[in-house]
Amino acid sequence: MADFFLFRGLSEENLASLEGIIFSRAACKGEDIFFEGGQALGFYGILQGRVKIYKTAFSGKEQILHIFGPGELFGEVAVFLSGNYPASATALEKSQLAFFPAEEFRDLLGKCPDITLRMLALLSKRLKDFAAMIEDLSLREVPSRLAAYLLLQQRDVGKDEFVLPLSKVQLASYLGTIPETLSRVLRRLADAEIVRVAGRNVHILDPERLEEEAFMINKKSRS
Amino acid sequence: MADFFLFRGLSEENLASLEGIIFSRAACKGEDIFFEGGQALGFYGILQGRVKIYKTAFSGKEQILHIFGPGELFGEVAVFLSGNYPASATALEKSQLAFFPAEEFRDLLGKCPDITLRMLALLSKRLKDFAAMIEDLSLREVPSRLAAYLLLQQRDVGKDEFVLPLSKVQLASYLGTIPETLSRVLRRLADAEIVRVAGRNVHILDPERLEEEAFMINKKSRS
DNA sequence: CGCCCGTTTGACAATGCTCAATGTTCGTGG
DNA sequence: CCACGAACATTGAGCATTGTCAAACGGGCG
Repeated sequence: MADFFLFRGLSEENLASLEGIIFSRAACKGEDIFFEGGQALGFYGILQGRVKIYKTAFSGKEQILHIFGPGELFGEVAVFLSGNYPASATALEKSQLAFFPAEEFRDLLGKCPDITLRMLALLSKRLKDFAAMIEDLSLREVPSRLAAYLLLQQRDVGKDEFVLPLSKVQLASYLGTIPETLSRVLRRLADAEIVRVAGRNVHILDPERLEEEAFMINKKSRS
Repeated sequence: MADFFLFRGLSEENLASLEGIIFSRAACKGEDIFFEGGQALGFYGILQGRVKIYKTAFSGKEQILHIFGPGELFGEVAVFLSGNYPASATALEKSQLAFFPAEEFRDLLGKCPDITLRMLALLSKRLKDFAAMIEDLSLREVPSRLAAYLLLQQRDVGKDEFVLPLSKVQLASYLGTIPETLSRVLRRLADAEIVRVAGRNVHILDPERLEEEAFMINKKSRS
């Protein structure tokens, strides 16, 4: 089994129980895994590939809530709440998933306090991330969000040069905007020689000024 | 002790342990309970009064994440994550709070699988609520959010006439906008004879059209 | 009575979205 | 291997929504 953090260091016996309840499932690129409102009989873990969790407006506009990769879980909320997924999930790439049936998993929780505690920590982290996202959407503007995103990538990768993990359409949706706006903002940053962009390749030329963009310095901060 | 849902039906012994670890604390109207980033040594329950949980921008603009009342808990996230509050909390009224120290509470969890499960459900519900808030902020406009809010109140109260539980400044902050905009939107709804507003008193005259506003019908839904 | 806070209103500015056109990249099938 | 189409990406013009700033009003509390 893949090394889901949630299950690290589990006893042989419990790992065996776990193995006993999961199903493996493949998903092609673009395949829908579940839809918001759909009945939830369990949650998923990612063995390979990447998955986006998102909400859709009537207009068709999407807001991506999460992008998950190997070793991460999604759809867990439905396990502890009466069974409907609160958002939709679609594979971004050819993926291999593990399905954990809710009922069996809940039984297992009773036997493994360890897992339960880690699940609490996981949900707490998700909450913290969501709170940050709400803050971003409500209190910051698109350039600021983009700058923060780029700085985050820079830190994650540890280099000034990196490849965006998302298409610009998807990135726009993740940042709560649309591709046209993203393109323009990126253009402005490039014209200002703060970053260099070529396709998905990004080179951060001036981290200082990028940070100013991220925190909206030189704007209206009446600190 | 107040009837926190989390602790209903607990054994005598466990309730006693619980009583043993909590501290009571008063807070005046407008008093800050904790700030974002502050060290978190535990979480709170509300015995009396109401509390807002919010994020602040550099500009001073606020986004309210939650409004909590008697019987509700807040700050729990900090218990399962390394100890910093992800948002700030301020009393909206004169309040009476119960403080649960994190460490002692975690110990208690080991002895009460019941509480743990309920905590998982609680965090899951918070996540679902946050996901809905992100959806609102990103995919809907202010009139739509306001309409949805009013319809929610209507349903909660069970009447077409009710009193707003928040000042319009706070309501604006909750809806992710500013008082001026809220005032104008409310004016438009009143002029259209969809609602009648007098101070905090709201009378919903035309629920149908209010629902149209909420779901942006007659707008660009290219279904 | 007067001050302060919450609220409303107006004029304005700007952020970001829509629509439309065009160029580019990439994967697939001939 | 190349050609084609679909999705991705960029750019421009225009505009809708909403935030900013300034002012004025009202009610409640000291």
